[in-house]
Amino acid sequence: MQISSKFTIGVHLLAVIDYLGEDEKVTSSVLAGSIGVNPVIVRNVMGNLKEAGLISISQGKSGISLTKTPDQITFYDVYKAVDSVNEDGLFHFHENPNPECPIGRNIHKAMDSKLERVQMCMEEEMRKITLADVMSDIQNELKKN
Amino acid sequence: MQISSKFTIGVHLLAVIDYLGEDEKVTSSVLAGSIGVNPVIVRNVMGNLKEAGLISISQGKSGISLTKTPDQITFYDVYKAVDSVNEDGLFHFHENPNPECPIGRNIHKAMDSKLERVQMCMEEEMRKITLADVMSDIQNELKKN
DNA sequence: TTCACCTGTAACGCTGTATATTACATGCCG
DNA sequence: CGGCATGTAATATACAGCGTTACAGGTGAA
Repeated sequence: MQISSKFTIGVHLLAVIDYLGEDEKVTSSVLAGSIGVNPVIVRNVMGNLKEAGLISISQGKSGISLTKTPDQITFYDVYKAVDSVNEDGLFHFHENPNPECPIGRNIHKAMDSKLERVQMCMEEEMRKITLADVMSDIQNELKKN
Repeated sequence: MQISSKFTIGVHLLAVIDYLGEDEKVTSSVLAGSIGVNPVIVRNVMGNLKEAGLISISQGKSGISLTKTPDQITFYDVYKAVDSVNEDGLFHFHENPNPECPIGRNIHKAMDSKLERVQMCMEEEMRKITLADVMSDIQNELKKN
């Protein structure tokens, strides 16, 4: 099991916009070229990010731009925007525990809050990481060469 | 995206063993009956848990039993035993970022450690939850009725 | 020792999801 | 108004999850 690459595509996309958003016109084709996926995939992710209010899309000279500063955009924002996890939660519960068994009747109730806790812990950590952190690491790498 | 139900099946399975392991002979069919899945699925998960040293399997009167006390078995143990996540990590990274783009060339390096941190945070939380916690919640529910 | 039963595992099918791709309608900007 | 970019539907492919059947192998009990 893995979280869909739409998430990392989303972050990559935002990073490119931040990097050359002011200088060059950014389009789905440009982004697709940097990310290495089909432009349609990019347009879908773009749509998700627009809905979430992270970017604004115009067809004019400005192209696509961020609506917030990089330090205001967290991994969690992107993760939620692209629907990384099912609304049923991170964990897929087996669906037919036997109600006639004392365990089967109660296992769901006994585990649900615990699984939720695990998921929330993950999501909290994602709230702490921003696009600015990523940009800063990239800039450091670029300086090296 | 969701973590395979093998995980919750594994926990359910351990709970049943703990609950009636001493009184009744526990077999894959009995477990499958309580969990509500095919016995072959149960035998596969049983195999994973045996490899991980969480249960011992005998075909005699004793059937299947825990090798540790419930408070020594954590969600993380089960999660690892059933291979809940890919060895490549929780997040699926897009595989062909363009090396000729400054962002594409460095995005992987810039994100990897951050994604790892998120995954570790989740796993740490799972280490804190034990089978004993689940059993205790189930016992409380049973007392209510 | 034998036999019944259980585990271990391979093989196959079905379904759902992720990603790629083509195609085209729509809409905005110059 | 015309060109280009976005939005979106339809389809194809690959793969993972889960179910199911079948059977080989082993262990324990009589």
